[in-house]
Amino acid sequence: MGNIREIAKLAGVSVATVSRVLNHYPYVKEEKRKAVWEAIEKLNYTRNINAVHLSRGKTSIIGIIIPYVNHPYFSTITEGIAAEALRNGYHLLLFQTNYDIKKEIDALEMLKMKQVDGIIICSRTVDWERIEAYSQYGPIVLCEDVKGRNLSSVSIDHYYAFLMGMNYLIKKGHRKIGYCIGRITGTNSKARQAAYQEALKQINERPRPEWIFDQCLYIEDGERVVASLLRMKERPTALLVSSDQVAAGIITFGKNKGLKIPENLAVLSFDNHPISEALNITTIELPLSVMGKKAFHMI
Amino acid sequence: MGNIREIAKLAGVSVATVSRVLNHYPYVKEEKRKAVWEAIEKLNYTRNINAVHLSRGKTSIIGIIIPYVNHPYFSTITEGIAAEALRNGYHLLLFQTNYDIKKEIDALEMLKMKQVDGIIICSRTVDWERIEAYSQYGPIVLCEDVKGRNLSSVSIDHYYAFLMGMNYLIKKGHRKIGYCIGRITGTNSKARQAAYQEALKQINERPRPEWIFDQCLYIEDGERVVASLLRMKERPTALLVSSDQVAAGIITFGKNKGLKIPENLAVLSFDNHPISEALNITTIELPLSVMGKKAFHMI
DNA sequence: GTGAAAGCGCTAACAC
DNA sequence: GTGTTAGCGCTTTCAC
Repeated sequence: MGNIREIAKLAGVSVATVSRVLNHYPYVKEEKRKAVWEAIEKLNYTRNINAVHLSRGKTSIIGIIIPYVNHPYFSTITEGIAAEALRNGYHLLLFQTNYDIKKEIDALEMLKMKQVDGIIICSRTVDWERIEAYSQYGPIVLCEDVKGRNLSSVSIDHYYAFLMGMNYLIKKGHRKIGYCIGRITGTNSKARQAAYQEALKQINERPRPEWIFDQCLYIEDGERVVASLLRMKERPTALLVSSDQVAAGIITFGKNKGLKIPENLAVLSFDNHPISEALNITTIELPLSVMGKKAFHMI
Repeated sequence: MGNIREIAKLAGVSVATVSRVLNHYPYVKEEKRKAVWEAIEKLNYTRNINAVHLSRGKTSIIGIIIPYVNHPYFSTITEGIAAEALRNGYHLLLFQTNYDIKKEIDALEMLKMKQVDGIIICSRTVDWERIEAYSQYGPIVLCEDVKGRNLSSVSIDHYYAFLMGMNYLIKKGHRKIGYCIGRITGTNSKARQAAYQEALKQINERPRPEWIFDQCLYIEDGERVVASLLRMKERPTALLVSSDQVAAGIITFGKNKGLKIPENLAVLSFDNHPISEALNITTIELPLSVMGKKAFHMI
């Protein structure tokens, strides 16, 4: 392997010239350039990228903070970021946090340590103040509405999407409506809650806390929701579900338990992942992959 | 921020001592250690990790080569790797390749450049020889059977799993059996094909190339399969499907088109992802997350 | 226990 | 166009 100095010696030039060749600097005499490439071939040389990073003070790596790689919502965003990053010569360092605040901070530390040039936060537990504190070390982009905070973000208008969903159900004649989300905290969830309340207010219904289900992420969570519903004396006639996966679970387990869908329970969900198509779930599409793309470009 | 020298000056010690404190080297006098930590706090200092990487000659990052982040099969493996990596103080650099051989080689180059300490290849297009050539630069682990090659690997016995599936269907009385896989090439697929042929041989049936569907990755591919089936004069009575997603698609689109399942077409699939539970698909579980974990430890 | 100093391998300002 | 050289910020002998 060797280093740049050996290449220089073998090619009969200076290390600076080797560096120039390596970085496609235009003004190098053709014969020297050739000599350098030959030496590189001969010694099977490759730059030590850590030295490059140190010297340049940047890495062309961006970090991505994500709670679960394995959930379609997040893997779709990741997909978008990954594709775009690669097209632009960037690499992706993956921080899977499980919403563990310590892991989130670890990731943020990587920005300070210059391990990454920037960070995209797909979803988080850590508070905004903390993030703002880290943004002095490099660009940070959130995938949520930051409400005029001094932070970059790209976001889907979950308030609007949820309101749309509510209105759709209301127009279908529903008045007793509940919903399912991943976490009760989180900006996106608060937007959804606000939309829920707003829509109910307009039809003079009061929100029903017992019809709000959180921790709904995967298909299996649908089972829990169905079980809860069956135990209630008064049930919602419709459910707005923030993930296709969960909707699929509710529909399937519901049917198993004798719930007629949509007669007993209408289900409207989000994301438009393939699973909804398979199950003929009515769903509202969210442009997640595009969001990932945009997030990358903001950085 | 500053650097180690400033810390040394402020704490009244040498840079070596600062380094010792930073690396939790035991033999440093308590008072100096304290002075160093105070200086660190005061200057809000963090190590420049690139300098550490360069100096140490390693990065504690491992690369993961994966065709699509967004497919459950791969995101489950990634999940396993990510969880285990984090627990061991490693980070993950994600290379999403779309099976583009150039991107795979780029990723392998990162090993040579010392960007990563090792690489896990979840699925690949590039040939074994190439990979062997790169393994001089660091550990590489494949997630497939490497057939006695001089390469590390952790793999699921897809031959066995497929054979099990075939026998299950045969026991149910099926003789006209087809299958669906992601790619026709690839070691895992070849193992499946071998199992398919073997099982048919035992019941004196010949393989039917027209009943083999490749490029089956997502739910929507199920639609294509169903369409093909409907065009055939002679159809299989059962299908072994290498992904729950695709099975879900086949079942749903099949039902839409009036196919009775399982009466007209039995479907058996793999992976045991939640979607199969939702759709009551019979499925054979594959320990993907565990495989990811093991892959990490081999490195 | 601690410090001086020699790297790690590259980039880039500067001089020619 | 090209070479010299001073960093980049840290780790790690080696000597005391």
